[in-house]
Amino acid sequence: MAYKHQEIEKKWREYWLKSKEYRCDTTDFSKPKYYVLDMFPYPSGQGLHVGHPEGYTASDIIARMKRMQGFNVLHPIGWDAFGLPAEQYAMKMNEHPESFTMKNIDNFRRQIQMLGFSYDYDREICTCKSDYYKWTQWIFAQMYDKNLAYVDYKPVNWCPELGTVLANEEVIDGKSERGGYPVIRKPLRQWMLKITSYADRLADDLDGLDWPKSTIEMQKNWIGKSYGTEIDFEVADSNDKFSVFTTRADTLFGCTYVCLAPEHPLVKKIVTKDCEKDVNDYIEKVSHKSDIERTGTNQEKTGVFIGRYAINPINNKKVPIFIADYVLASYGSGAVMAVPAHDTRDYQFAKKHNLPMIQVVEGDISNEAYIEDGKHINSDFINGLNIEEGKKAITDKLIELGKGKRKVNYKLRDWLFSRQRYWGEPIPIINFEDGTMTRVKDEDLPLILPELDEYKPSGTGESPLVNAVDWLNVEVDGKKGKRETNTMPQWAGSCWYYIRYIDPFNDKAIGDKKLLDHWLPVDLYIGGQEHAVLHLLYARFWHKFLYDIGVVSSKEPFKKLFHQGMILGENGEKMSKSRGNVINPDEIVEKYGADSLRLYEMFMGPLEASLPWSTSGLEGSRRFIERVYRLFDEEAFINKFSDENNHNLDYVYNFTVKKVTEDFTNLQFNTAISQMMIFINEVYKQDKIYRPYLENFVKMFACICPFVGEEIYHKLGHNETITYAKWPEYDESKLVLNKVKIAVQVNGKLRDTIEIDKDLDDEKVKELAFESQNVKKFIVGKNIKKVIVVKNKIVNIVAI
RNA sequence: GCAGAAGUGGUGAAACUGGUAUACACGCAAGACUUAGAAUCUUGUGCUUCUAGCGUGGGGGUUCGAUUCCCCUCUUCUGCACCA
Repeated sequence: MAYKHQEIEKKWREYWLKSKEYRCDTTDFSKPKYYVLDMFPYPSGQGLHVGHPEGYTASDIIARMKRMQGFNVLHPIGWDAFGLPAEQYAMKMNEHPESFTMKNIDNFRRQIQMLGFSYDYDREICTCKSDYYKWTQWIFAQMYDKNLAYVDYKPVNWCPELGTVLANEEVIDGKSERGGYPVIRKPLRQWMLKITSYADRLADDLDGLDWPKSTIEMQKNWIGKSYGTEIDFEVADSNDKFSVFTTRADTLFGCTYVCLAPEHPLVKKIVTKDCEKDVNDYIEKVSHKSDIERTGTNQEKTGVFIGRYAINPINNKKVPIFIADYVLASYGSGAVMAVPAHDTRDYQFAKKHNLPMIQVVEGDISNEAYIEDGKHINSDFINGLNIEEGKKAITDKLIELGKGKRKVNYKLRDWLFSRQRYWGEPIPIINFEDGTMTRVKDEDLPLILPELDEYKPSGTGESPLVNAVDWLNVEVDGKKGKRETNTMPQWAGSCWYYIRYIDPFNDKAIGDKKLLDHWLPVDLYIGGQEHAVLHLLYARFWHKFLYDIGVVSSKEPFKKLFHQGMILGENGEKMSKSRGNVINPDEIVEKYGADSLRLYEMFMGPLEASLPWSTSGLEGSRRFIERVYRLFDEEAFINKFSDENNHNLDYVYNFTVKKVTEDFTNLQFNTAISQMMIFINEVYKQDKIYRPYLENFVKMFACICPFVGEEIYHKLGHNETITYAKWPEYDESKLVLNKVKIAVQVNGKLRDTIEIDKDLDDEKVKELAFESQNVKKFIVGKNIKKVIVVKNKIVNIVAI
């Protein structure tokens, strides 16, 4: 009977769900734990695309292997269900975002179950359900209590199209991360989370993580920790002073002007009458510039003199004060000391405004600023020192003078946490009429998101929740107030969902402390790189906060992280509807089977690589499944099965077990699969096949292709499922061969291969090598200068 | 510009700490089976001017020996981007 994937997959899918095969008892501490997690999906209207199963299959293989290796495996799934797209779609279709989201979730669940992932479906969580977001709100309330959540009125990233503000992390090149709509600066009342309080821990703790280098690098860049010096400058003929931040204190003798951000509070105070108009015009002009105009690379360096001078504390020289928009108000102290000779931006500005330049490090400054290391000149007591020595000497001197100190600065800003949208967790805050506020009490959580007739954002910067009048007006202890109408951003729910899986029905706490301590951190986390700074940074921040308040005992949430690559269209371009190269997993499963899809996606290439889809490649994978299946399905093969080992397969079997175990562990599925293919190719050549070898092969194979694996396992006479079968072990002694083939080279070029006894004496190997006819041909008439023998590998004859 | 990753057959890709480059698969070709096709099986398949030479983006270096290590350079992807 041929391989009928639809029949087989239907049968086992239903069986596994009914028997709750993959349920995990998190209270069972008798076995070692393994927590393998996928980034939970946002249940969009389109359903799964073929990219989803790539990461999910990888984690599923690991979960299945770990179960067979005797671990108690927690492998959960859930839904990141709040968010803009559902709200936008619902608005368009005049549907409630919740009903739309629930429909999508049902579809996602169907597809995920179709693909045979071994999730514990009893632990499913959904961020938009009140029993979940109760705790999201609780965490926020805890942050509020600890002064880590506060209201701010600064200009924020406002996206008119989306009708909401966005976090810095959500703005890319002046456009919204979702949708790509323009973003402008607009002052609005906003909730902020003080992620900057955690900046140094977020930066430093990255070093202990088993994460992709690039992601660690991206987070480090985003946090942007830099060590430098804060230097005080006095404004000449006044009592005013300001400080600048620099990482190049060594160049202080080369400072020829200073520059304040146009928004710097001192500017309006100290500007002279003569310059006032120019300065005000400039500030006005800058305020109309969009972020992209202002921060775009290689913008012309504009700015104006404000008529005043500052005193360089190291030599008491007077230098002019400018304002320029290349100085950012939001970084450091919003002021810089300008050293045109050794800073690219200052160089451009100085050239444009004909400002003097003082070279203080040896090097060529004729065409551009010299920023490399070198000996200092024109710098009094640090002449002759290099950059590092100079920095130290100058900073020490400034400290001695009381004019400066060492300072660490971060690029990271506080997290803008409120959104003026409906479909999110309500922020559990009550604003009283007297201007004070309080947070909703623990016993009143969850604060339920009210039903509305109209979900549209008002466009004024207010959330649609202002329309929920009954919900909005409250009285607490006789004080009248209104509820906060802003909601939390999409990222809130995903900041801690991995914790909730451990104890999802606990209504007393986020989770039982004993269970959380046992199961955290997540051992392996697989998901796309698009979350390298957003979700993964936010989640680390919340985790550290939960650590501080004693909820969790691990400092980091995700021990090992892996990013699966993207699956591109058959033409090598990104899959998209407009390009018409989208592959629909439903169709693939229908036609080729879930096992074929899983196997193919794992065999395509390295998990982290972005690779083009190939339908003939998929067909090849299906062919391999058929080839395996046939062994257990056709009489001719089954008759070859033997319970007596003729040892023909000893080497290839043991090598396969070793390689597959190692490669699975390292998430190198493509090479594991090729080794399985080699094994099956060998099996096909045999007259007798040792049955236990096949049986163990099936266990490994079933991790990738669980449906057909289970089917075969039962054909082999087992009544229990393969899920908890014992993972095969290999016999190291069988991997040692008596004979080895070694290469014989002359002058580094391959001339022959000879078979020798393993570990044969070097002298004997040499003799054998010289006997080779082909070798003789190439050394005749030459002097043998040297013969190199690498045991069991190679002989190289150097002949001139 | 800065940071990270990567360039290997017609295609996706292998190659452990420097030791037979192209495993495994796709594709292609020939053959077997078949009335024929499909499927399956077998064999072959880096390139060339083919007893040999050349080949891992390009150029140099170290070495008996380099896809692997070092220097220079080009290209692609990804992220950040006036962060002082």
